[in-house]
Amino acid sequence: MESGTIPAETIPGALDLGATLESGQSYFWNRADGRMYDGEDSRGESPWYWTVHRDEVIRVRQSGGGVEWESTTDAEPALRDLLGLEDDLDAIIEATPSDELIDAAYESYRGLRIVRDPFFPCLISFICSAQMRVARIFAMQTALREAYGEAIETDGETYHAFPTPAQLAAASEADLRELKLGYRAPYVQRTAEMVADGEADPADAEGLPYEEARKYLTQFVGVGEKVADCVLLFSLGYLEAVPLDTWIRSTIEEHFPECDRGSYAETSRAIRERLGGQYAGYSQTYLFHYLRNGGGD
DNA sequence: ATCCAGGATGTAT
DNA sequence: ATACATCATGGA
Repeated sequence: MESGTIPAETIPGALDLGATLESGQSYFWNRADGRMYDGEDSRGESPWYWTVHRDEVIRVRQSGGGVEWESTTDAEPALRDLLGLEDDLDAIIEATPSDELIDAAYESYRGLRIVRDPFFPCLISFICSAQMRVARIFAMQTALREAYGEAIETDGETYHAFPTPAQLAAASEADLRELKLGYRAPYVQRTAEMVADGEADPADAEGLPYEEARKYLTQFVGVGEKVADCVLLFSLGYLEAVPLDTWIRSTIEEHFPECDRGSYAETSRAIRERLGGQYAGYSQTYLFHYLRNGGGD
């Protein structure tokens, strides 16, 4: 077992691991204590989070402005990518147009970073996200891991990796409905099959211009424009992607009504420009987290 | 009970 | 292209 710390001085800008991992952008990490995020509890011990990445358990927790980690091999390079630690947060905020609401969101949760989750878990989790609350999306991913993912023993504890495309493709729709996925069950099964069979490959999307990449991802079953934007933003590094979910739509209606252009594509372009263009997804994610926790009321 | 949650799909217009 | 009903589940 190796361990180490990624010091704050090597991270451009602040880091808030709790906000990053429990803001509803990632379902790839799990709190070891099983509790849910409470934006208030900055007191006491920082909670540990774990995931299974490339067949290895990685555990992390906040340490000052940095990250303390444990794994079987050096996890720092992977964590720098997965947790968005290379993003120059100060520069991103500096490049964002000033606005009362946006500024309040950035100030409230400074240190929240956009994750780069592995593609397949991210894709499946956001297919599951349709008409679901954050807590239940986490529950669905846990159910999928424990039912179909490889079990890994580390330090006398059992961790389950997220299932591979082939493992999920082998499940039946009925199996997945038993895990309470509801009408998303066939979407998950068919998309897992598409990925397992190589019908569509995320590697083909990665080089594409943003809107073409979004179009590419909608070929997966259960993936519309909104879910595609989530995958582009939270997995593939398209920081300009602005997922138009119910929260941001109501914000557009109340706060940026001139950006409502009717269609998803046109409204997306308008709000993307209003939020600063290339890093618009950062603002969207801060706003989502801020509003969902009662900010702006 | 009714409404809603990080929406997508199939069908009719 | 856009409008609408339908799709499960659980918490408020």
